[in-house]
Amino acid sequence: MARTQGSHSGITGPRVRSAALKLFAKHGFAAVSMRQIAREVGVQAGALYNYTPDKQSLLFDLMKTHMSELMDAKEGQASTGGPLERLEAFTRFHIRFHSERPEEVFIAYMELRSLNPENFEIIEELRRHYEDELEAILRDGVAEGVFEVSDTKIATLAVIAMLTGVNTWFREGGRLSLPEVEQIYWDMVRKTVAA
Amino acid sequence: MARTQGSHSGITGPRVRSAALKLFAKHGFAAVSMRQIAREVGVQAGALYNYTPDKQSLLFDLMKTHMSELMDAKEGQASTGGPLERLEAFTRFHIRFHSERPEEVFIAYMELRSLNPENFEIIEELRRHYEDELEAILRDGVAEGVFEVSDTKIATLAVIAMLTGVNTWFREGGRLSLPEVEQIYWDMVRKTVAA
DNA sequence: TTTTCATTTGAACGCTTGTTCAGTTAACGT
DNA sequence: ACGTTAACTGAACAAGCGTTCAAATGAAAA
Repeated sequence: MARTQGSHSGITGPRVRSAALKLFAKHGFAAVSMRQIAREVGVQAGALYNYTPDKQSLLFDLMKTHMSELMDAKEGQASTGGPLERLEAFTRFHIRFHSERPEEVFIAYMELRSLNPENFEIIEELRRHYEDELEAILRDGVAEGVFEVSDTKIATLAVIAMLTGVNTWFREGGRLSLPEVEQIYWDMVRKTVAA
Repeated sequence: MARTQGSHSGITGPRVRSAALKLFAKHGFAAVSMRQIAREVGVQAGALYNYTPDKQSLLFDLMKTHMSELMDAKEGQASTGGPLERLEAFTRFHIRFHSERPEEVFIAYMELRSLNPENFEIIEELRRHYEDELEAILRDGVAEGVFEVSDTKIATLAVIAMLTGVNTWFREGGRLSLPEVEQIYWDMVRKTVAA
């Protein structure tokens, strides 16, 4: 049997990425074989190579897409107002965006070491840009006297670690709704950097 | 060639665990082969099985030992004073203990999914106990009115995520000394839960 | 010196890995 | 109706996997 109905490249391609996303997130990149991905898609392993040059590119593609979407979404929301308003916007955006993509986030944080050096550098720079946006907010706030942090770089990393930690426990339909979580974390972040 | 000098079981055993620790932390459990570990130790793969029944047990042993040391060290330090003093002690202890064992910590957080279900449950319960200690401090503080957090469970996870994040960037001999880092994070934690 | 035995080797087991590719199929343009 | 070709199969490749075990080794006990 070969192609069974219609043109599949527009269908199989996304399904390959979706299967890889799911399996990488669940078991880890190294623990997932191309044959497992193929089985999930309902295809033979060889067919995957119509959609990716190799396994490494499949991982990199997922991470690159995720980071690009993150940056695009971040730019898409206006950064108006003073440091306090911008920090609140950043906090709520981060929680919302990440909670909508638990698998992508998990992979982006866990599988950095599975990237080859060139790919790692590309992803890492995107992440650095994202962190820089938060640090700029904190620096402005410190300059204006509305924030008080002894080290903006560290405060940036601390806040992001705190926010990203939401993904380790938050589940849609759980005890708390997303708006409630946003509010709780915004309260904590505000106090963390408060003057 | 077989045994080259003296009795080795007391030497090779620790070296096996040490090599596994280093390699699992660097490349991930699934990406490391028993032959790689053996090469690092300077021995043939078969010899590893004098020191571990299988690869899974090697991972579990590392994680179990780490968590046990964490709990022992935690119990070893007195928890006297009010909630504020106890929270400071917890914060400084967490940062210090974890920064001294970057590889163990990395594995304990990244390789949970590589554990089989029974082993996972054991490690997860140890972690829950550790988190419970922090939550008890927060609850006491809230009861006494010295802390103000809307949800102690979430505040617990947020603080631990923030503190554990130190390990992603802290390096001995870097820009900041460990006492400086402790102080900066204690300032932030204190404000996060402040009334 | 001889015996004992903890320790390690080195080969083998069956299985899985990522990747390639000639050959097959079926939808599409003509 | 026919030729083209995108899409896929299925087999093959060399390499590596975790694990087992008879045999070899050499330090320690007798």
